[in-house]
Amino acid sequence: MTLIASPSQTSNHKQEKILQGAMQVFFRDGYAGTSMDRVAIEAGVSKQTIYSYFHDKEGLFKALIEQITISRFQTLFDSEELTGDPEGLLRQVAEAYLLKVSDDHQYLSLLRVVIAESSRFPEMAKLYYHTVIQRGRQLLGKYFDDRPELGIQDSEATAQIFFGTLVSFVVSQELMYGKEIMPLSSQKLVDSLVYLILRNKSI
Amino acid sequence: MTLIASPSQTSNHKQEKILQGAMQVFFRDGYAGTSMDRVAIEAGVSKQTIYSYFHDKEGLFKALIEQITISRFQTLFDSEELTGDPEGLLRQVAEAYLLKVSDDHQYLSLLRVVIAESSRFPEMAKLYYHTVIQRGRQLLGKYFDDRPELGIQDSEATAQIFFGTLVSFVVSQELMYGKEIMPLSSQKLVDSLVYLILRNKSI
DNA sequence: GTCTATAATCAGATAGAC
DNA sequence: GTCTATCTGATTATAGAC
Repeated sequence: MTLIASPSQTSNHKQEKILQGAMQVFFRDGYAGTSMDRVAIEAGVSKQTIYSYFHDKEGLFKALIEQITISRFQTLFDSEELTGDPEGLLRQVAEAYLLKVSDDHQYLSLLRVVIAESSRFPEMAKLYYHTVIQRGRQLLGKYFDDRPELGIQDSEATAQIFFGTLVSFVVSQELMYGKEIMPLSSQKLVDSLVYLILRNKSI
Repeated sequence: MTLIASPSQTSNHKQEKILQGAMQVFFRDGYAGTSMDRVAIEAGVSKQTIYSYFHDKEGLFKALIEQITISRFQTLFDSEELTGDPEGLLRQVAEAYLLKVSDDHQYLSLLRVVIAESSRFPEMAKLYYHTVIQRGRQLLGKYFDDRPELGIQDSEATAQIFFGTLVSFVVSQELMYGKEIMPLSSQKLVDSLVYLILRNKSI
């Protein structure tokens, strides 16, 4: 039932304009707060054109979120396996995530909207969970499994702690304005996180 | 400008009915998805009565979120100081949080709505951050500071990791239906979390 | 104070011209 | 295919009766 926008096929110009405009409005105003009139204006097309490409508001929203979730994250973790020395790898992943994400309004908005609409659109939250959270956790878990010398008690749980720490930090600092109230150094967070996970071996 | 509902004063019956009804609807449908008609029906009063107590929809919403945030969390951490042996304390806090919260629809909805509306209502997100996140972190940070023998590198960062792990676990398992897709044992999470933080000393 | 009834506006979705 | 114009119902907020 989800009108997914023909993944990596002939890219329709009008359809892309619509999705681009829809993203602006949905990410700013949320699902219920978005009017199709505004999407039409933002996309630079008429409202009827939107309805000819997407069945209704729900269809447009689902197609948008699906497309962004999949296109942004399927390649992020997919085929590549994590390699390298533990300290360097964990630092690099954590720092790259925090650096990229803190100024990435699209990522932050997607995360906010998926959580916001998780009750009305459960499939959307499940897709995000499957595509992003579960995949990241499994990948890092596998890395831990391959290195028993690290003394990791439970690889999946530890991977969940690792990514959960990063995501919750971004949510509290960026989405909830902790940065303005009482900034917490992301460098200190990464230091402590890597320290906790690796202090058996590398320190 | 926030119409806070007279904290611990003469409790107005109609006002409480309105807030109770408003909570049902706002927590289910979000801010924009909520109609004042539905609030009136759910609260069992007329719409005009709502407008006589609260200036408008925004005022009602802000008053509601403020009241719940403050009344639920001000005493949770406030005066009491954390005490006891490290392993027992960390286990107890983590298990109590996960056990209580996983079935606590009011808590889950508040968290979801505060994140969802963080852009439209920044003051609300800041209040939540200040009242819940920052306070919890400081309290646990102080506990760590008082026990240098634990070998904690950075007490505040480690406290952030501790609570961030718990909150992100609940968000991913409950709000994003990870529980249905691939459940992750909360016991294993707590074991690994406590193990990571304390393996210098207690193991 | 509280209700019923209503005003004014805006929403999602469609019809029909070109 | 795409646009303009429009229909129908819902929404916020208010007026006025009791």
